[in-house]
Amino acid sequence: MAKKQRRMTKQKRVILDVLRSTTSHPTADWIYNEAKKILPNLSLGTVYRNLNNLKEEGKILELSYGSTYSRFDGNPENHYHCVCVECGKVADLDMPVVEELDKKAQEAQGSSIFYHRLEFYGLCPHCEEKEMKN
Amino acid sequence: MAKKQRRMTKQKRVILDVLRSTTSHPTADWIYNEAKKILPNLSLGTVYRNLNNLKEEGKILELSYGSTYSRFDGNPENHYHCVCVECGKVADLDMPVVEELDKKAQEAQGSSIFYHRLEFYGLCPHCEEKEMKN
DNA sequence: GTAGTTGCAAACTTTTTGCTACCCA
DNA sequence: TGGGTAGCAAAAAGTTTGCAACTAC
Repeated sequence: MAKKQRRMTKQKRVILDVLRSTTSHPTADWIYNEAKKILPNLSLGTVYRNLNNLKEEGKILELSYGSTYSRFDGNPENHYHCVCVECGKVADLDMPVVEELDKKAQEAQGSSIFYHRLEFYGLCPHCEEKEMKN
Repeated sequence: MAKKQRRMTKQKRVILDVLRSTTSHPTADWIYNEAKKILPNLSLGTVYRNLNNLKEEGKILELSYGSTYSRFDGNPENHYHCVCVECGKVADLDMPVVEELDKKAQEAQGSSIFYHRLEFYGLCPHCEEKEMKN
């Protein structure tokens, strides 16, 4: 499937500029309000559309778990997960929690770190098998 | 502030059982539908309330980024974040991406891992300072 | 007995989408 | 000029909440 063509509009330009001009990891709504100062007619739908485009183009990151709803885990122990980029399935990983990561992060940040959450993205065995056949 | 007292109702019991009987990291809606097979009068609001209770009691995990909305980052390079558990602020961490983690995860899972996302939870310098004074 | 919990429905929040006019390449 | 994009508003999807009846302790 051919990649959809993308245009650089002034809205998109402003949204990207706003996002790059801050280190605060803003929400879509915050970006909307900032960008509106420059383009008063901007609409929120346009912000969302452009954020999605920019994300697909690899120009920005979205910091979310990937879906709009929460998933729950009956195991309250900290453990790692792998999300399949093909089918979206979430699997537990049988691998020990790397405690040293907290220590390293604490040095990097200079204040207390209590724990971390780590998610891997890849293919689940089932989807990998399917890929092999193509 | 005293901890609110919690009761074990049959709804809560069933919700927890359903969640513990699967490894599929279900959504609230899936849990609702499963639990409804046992308690036909169950309502979705009750499921959400109990999931939140169970989470606060530390009996289950919620796999989400912590808020109901997405945050965006103008830096598309993979890098780590620290979320302040006091004020919710998200900061970039100046620490190299640990590539070996992908390798370890790949061994644990037995199929391809492409990348990972790592978030630390702790106190930002500002909130840590405030804590010191108490 | 009483304070926490339920079921129900309405409200809320964030995000997506349908449509027409518009404008970038 | 043609097809992706903007603005607007309505809809969707997930989650929360107010309330009266109920129930666990």
